[in-house]
Formats: sequence, C-alpha cells, structure tokens
Amino acid sequence: MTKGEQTRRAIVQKSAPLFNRKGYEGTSLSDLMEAVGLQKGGIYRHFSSKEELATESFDYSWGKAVSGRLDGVAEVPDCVNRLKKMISNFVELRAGLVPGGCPLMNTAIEADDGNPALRARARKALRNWTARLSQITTEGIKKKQIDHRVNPLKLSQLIIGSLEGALLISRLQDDVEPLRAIKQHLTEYLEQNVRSNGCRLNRQ
Amino acid sequence: MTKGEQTRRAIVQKSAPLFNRKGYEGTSLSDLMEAVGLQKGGIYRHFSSKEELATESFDYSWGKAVSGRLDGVAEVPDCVNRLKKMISNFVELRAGLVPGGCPLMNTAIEADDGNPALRARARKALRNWTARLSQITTEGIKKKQIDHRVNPLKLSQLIIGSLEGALLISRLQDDVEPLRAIKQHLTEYLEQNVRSNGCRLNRQ
DNA sequence: GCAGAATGAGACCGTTCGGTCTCAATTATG
DNA sequence: CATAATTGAGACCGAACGGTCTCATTCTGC
Repeated sequence: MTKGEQTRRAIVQKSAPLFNRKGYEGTSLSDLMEAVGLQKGGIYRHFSSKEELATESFDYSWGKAVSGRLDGVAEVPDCVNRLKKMISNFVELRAGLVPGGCPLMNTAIEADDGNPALRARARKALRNWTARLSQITTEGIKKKQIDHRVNPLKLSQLIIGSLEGALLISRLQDDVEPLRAIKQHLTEYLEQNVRSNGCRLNRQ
Repeated sequence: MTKGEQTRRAIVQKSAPLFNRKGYEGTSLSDLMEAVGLQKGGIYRHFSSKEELATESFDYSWGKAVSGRLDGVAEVPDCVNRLKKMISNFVELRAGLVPGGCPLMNTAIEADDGNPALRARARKALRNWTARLSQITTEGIKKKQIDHRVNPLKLSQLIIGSLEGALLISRLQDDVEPLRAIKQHLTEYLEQNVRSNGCRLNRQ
C-alpha cells in the first residue's frame, strides 16, 4: 500500500467520527484539518471535495456498524435466534463503533431534505440492512422455523424501526434502558408471533 | 395584539418549516430572510439571535405536533383506547404539521452533539411526551383497565421509540407502510400485553 | 393630526466557509 | 544515487456566514 493510500485511509478514519457526531454541514474543514492533522492542501490532495470525504466517511462508519451487528450471527443455526442475535448485537455492541450514534439515522435525518448524495447513501444502507434481515426471515420460513404468514419485509422494517427509535430515545436521555427494553420487547415478539409453533393469540 | 407581536409570530411561523427541514445549521439567515419576507434588520428587531429564533421555531413546530397527537384523545374513556388513539393520531394525522418530519427527532439528532439550547429543548419535549403517555397508563392501572404489572415509563418509551423509528424509515423510503405497520403492531401489543384481562401468554 | 415610539431596510462589519494553486519537501523508481 | 513522481504546507480566493447599526418610515396613543 503506497503512502498516499495510507494517508487517504487515515483521513477517512479520523474524519468519520466528526461527521457522525456533528453532521455534514456541522463539520467544517478546519475541524477536519485539526482532527486529521493535515492542512487543506493535504486533504484536498486525496479528496476532490468535502462531500466526497463525507460520503466515504459515512461508508466507513456504516461498515463498522454493519460488521458489529453481524458479529457471530453466521454461527447461529436457528433463524429466529439469528434475528435475536442481530438485535442483541445492535443493543449490546455499541463500543467499537464510530462515535455519534447510528450513521444511518444521523445521515437520513440531515440529508433527507438536503444533500442528495448523502441521502442516496443512507437509502442504500437501509435497503441493504433490510435485505439482510429479510433474507434470514425468508430462510426461516423455508426451514419451517418461522411462521409462513410472516412478511419478511415488514418484519425487517419493524425491527429496524424499533431499534433506531429506541436508540434515539436512549441517546437523548443518555440512558440505555430504552434500548434494553426494546430488545426484550422484540425478543418476546419474535418468540410469540414469529417463530412457528410458538403460542399465538389474537391473530387475525 | 400589537403589530410587532404579529410580525414576531409571522416570523416564527414562516421560519419553523425551514428549521425543521434543513436543521439549525443548515438554515442560513438569507434563507430565513427570503421565507419571512424581511431583511436582517427586520428579523433582528424581534429576535436577538438565530438561536433564539430557532428555539422558538422548535416550540412552534413541536406545539403543532403535540396538539395533533392529542386530537380527540380526551374524549376516549378507556385508557388503552386512549393510547391507541394517540398512536393512530401520530400515524394518520401527518397533514397540518410543520413539514420536515418530527421536530423532536430532527432536533435531537442535530443537537445531540452540539447546540445545548436546542438539545435541552428536545429533551424537555421528550420528557413531556413521555409524561403524557405515562399518565394515561397510570390512570389505566388505577382504573383496572391496564395490567398493574405494566411499567408506565417503559411502555411510553416503547411507544415513542417505535413510532419515531418507523417514521424515520417511512420518510427515508418515502413510503407510509412502516408507519402503518407499527400502528398495527403496537395496537396488538396493547391489546395482548397491556390491557388487563386480555389474554396473556409467555410472560415471565 | 401630531408627537413620540415602534418598526424595518440595508449598508456595513469581521469571521469563517469550501476550495484552488504554487512550490518545497518527501517518496518511490530506475 | 539521480531523477521523476507524489505529497502536503499554506498563502490566497470570492462568497456566504451571523450579527450590528443608522436612519427613514410607519404605526400608535393622545
């Protein structure tokens, strides 16, 4: 790896926390220069614009988030348990992530009436995550572990939405309790209303 | 009402959608001048800073959101149904709100590593909303409509988190389905696990 | 309708913004 | 080790930022 590539990666790595904490607009070039330890010329040698750096930083942050959520998931054979593992990872494995909360949520909120490049990135990330969960559900249905009446897409959106919402509350209150509670809630829901042969009540 | 007061209110009313859509940092004074129809002098006559205007705009946006969610709630006698009504209002009554999504979510995300005044506003709004829901739950427990083992605070946070998360997904995908789905999900949960004498299974 | 207060236009301010460019220093290559 | 290519510092740019101030105009209460 050439020195230029090394520098490029270091810039992204050091910029990502800033963008994730303060947002695209909220992060200035001087902020970046200070965090990165380079002058403007040094940064702009490797990136053509602040936006390019921001999108790469988003990818970096999101990549870390995804890999955290997948930690140990592949080894879980049962599909319901695999979903539970991903939920648990989201809730418990918050260390090791790029600081500043969920990059998807941060970027979605800031970009959704603004920057189209970042918005596209966020949409893609959401699509990707949804697809991953849906895939597990579909597999579970095929293997008769999950009730065939479950809609994989809807279930994925329910899980993602609930987790993101709980994270929002947790961060605003600086209290992990809402995150813990949603884990419990979703776990019970998966066991009661998603797993096949699980007791099921009041289902139209 | 004096003319000055009229102008002041008009400024807030016209600024609120901008702040809610583009955020505090993302909204410039020139944006505001254009939307409000006044020059700088005209705006600064009534507000001492952009931040002061932003906080008042947040209050305005949030006020509209709250009153929308309370629409017709007082007339519902049963406490579980009252919670359901608030959920339904959140999901269905999105017209008439200040455009740009939930002010609480927007402000929480932007301010949570930055502007302390706005962050305080968001926290207060969340506390308020939580308290409202908790109050209904507490009343429901007292009236034996809600199971006494239900934790009002936790239930409130679950509802708020789920709604906000679903809204995030809905907005990013430009699709109301996730919002509709969470309404259904929460409704079933309330009937099955919150209402007293409702069938209850697998509850530790 | 007039005097005094309230209001708003817009020139002006210093600062910071994202971005460019030159050139010296450093690194890689034969 | 010499040469060429890569790299990064930092002066510089115009534009836009939030904010101030003066003064003519417009209200308002008597």
